[in-house]
Amino acid sequence: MKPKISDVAKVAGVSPTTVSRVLNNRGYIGEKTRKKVEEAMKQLNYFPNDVARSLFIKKTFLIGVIFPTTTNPFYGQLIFHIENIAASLGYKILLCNSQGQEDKERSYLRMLQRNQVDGIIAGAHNRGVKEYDIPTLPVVGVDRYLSGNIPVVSSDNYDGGRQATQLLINKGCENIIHINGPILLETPANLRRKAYEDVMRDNQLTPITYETEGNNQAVIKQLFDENPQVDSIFASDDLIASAVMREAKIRKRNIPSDFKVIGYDGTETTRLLLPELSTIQQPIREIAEKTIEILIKEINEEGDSQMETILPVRLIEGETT
Amino acid sequence: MKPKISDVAKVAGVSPTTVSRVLNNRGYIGEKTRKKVEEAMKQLNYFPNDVARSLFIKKTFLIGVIFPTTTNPFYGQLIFHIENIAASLGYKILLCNSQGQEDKERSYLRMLQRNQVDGIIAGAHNRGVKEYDIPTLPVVGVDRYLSGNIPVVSSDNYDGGRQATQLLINKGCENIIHINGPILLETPANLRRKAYEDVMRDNQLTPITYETEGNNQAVIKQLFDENPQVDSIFASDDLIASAVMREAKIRKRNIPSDFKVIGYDGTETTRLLLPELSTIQQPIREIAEKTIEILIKEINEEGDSQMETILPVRLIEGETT
DNA sequence: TTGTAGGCGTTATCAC
DNA sequence: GTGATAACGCCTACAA
Repeated sequence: MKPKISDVAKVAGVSPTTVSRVLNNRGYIGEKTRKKVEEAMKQLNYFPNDVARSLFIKKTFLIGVIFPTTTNPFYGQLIFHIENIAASLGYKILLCNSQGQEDKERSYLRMLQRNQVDGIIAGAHNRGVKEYDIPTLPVVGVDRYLSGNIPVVSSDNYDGGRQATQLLINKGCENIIHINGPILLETPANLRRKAYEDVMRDNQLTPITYETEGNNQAVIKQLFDENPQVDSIFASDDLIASAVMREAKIRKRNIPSDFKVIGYDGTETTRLLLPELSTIQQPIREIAEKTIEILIKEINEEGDSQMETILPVRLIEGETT
Repeated sequence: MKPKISDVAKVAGVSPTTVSRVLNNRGYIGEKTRKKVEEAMKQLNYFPNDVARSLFIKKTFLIGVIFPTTTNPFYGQLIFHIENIAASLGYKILLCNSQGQEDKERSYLRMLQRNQVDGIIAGAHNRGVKEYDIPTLPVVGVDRYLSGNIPVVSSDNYDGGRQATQLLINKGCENIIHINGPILLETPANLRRKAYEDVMRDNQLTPITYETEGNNQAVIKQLFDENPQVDSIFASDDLIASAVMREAKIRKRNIPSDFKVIGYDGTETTRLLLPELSTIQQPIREIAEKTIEILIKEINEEGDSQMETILPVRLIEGETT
């Protein structure tokens, strides 16, 4: 069986208390005793039991992280940074892939509470999960409004939408169509669309928005069929932009001379696989940093964190505009 | 404060034991009592404390998962499936991004032991981490040999390498170069290279292999400079293949007529962003399933799981060959 | 059918 | 400096 503190104590010829003291560097310990204890620990290959410790100190150093799926490069990269930064601060990540399903999200939420996580970072796409209002548990949202009193961190979606649309207009486009995922009023990402519509109207152009669940090639085909005059597309993420490019090629539209595309996210993976794509790059690392900073402040009850944090985006001009 | 079993008991007017019985559906409980208890739980918004429970039953239903980074689409997708399947079996995932650094991997290993995980799934790229030999802790490796008595799950890397090389030969290529990440003898992925070399020799062709750390455009440039006669490349992953394609375009090599490329992995993301790329697709979902199946067998001490599991790969012919 | 007592491994408190 | 004791929240004998 796994050795426990009392086993170490026995071997070292001291009391459990003393072993605990050595472990946590607390109180006064004689140098010889410390040596003895440390040797006993090594000899038994002792590891402290954090479950027992957590039970006592009522803190787990666990953070629950709920996103749709690590398969998506944006979330994959975001979660990487979250885990990485959390680890450097002594926190560990309990990973939850909600797949955008409300019921899963709810059951993850229960699971996380049962596991006594110190806090939760949530960036799933569901609306209406009221369970986030957990009085005793700090929660921070990423790119998503969860509830009135939960802080949200996001990048500047409005400015991103504005820059993307403006770029296409500057390049002479007039029939710009926006295509995005399901429109959720609760998400700041919806601001991309609002910015697009505002900029279009400001330029006496008619905004047209298509919605697609995930990567729906059919919607894109339909878009082209219904709008033969379309000369450019602002896609709400790079995956959709890629699908648009594919369809454009099928229709023998020459990019960028004849047809332009700009995406959104600018993840590492997209930059590697599709470097020619123009895109609005989100500051993923900074989002992760800020999110954790706020969460840990809440955990430590250093309150007063701002309710909404907006980080700047960056336009990357590739060869598709 | 969070309510505990005794709080529920007080409200329901019963003893803590009875509440525990209702919670776990164990032993005989009167219907009225059960109702009372359930109502008390609802009223107090009670959640069982899994930390305390884990301490008692000596089981956490936690699985530690160590991979280089969720940013990489292959690992992102693999981890998604692992988490997903684990969740359906009542297990939770503690996520660790080792970034291919031995020291991080070692410290994650310590962390996981302290947290009393029931098992570990590891697929990082390090060699020489002897700490995996933990007598009391089940470990399963993915695409990687960890130690003599740790089961490994991987796809058929030899066959994948064979198919890729053979395809290029069938298409008339003669100057095929293989390019991959750092060559680690311990990893089954190295078999891709061996297969490439075997097939080349079987066809009286000279194998040439280049190594690159991550996505090193410089190595690829060098490869082209040193081998102007190269007519095709078998890349050990799709990211590298993409970089090769980029360089080929810069050098005005026409794909596929003048120059061919085949990659490896065939993740969802790659298929979306670079659908034209020919590749060897790994059965990621199946790898996850098999890995968890074996791990849970080990956890339940139903021993006798096979030490090496090899899953079939699938050739996807795109437009780059 | 329900209740009491003890322990899971750790740490804080208070003696010595 | 070091040790005994109680408690964290839960679960399983055993008793009633």
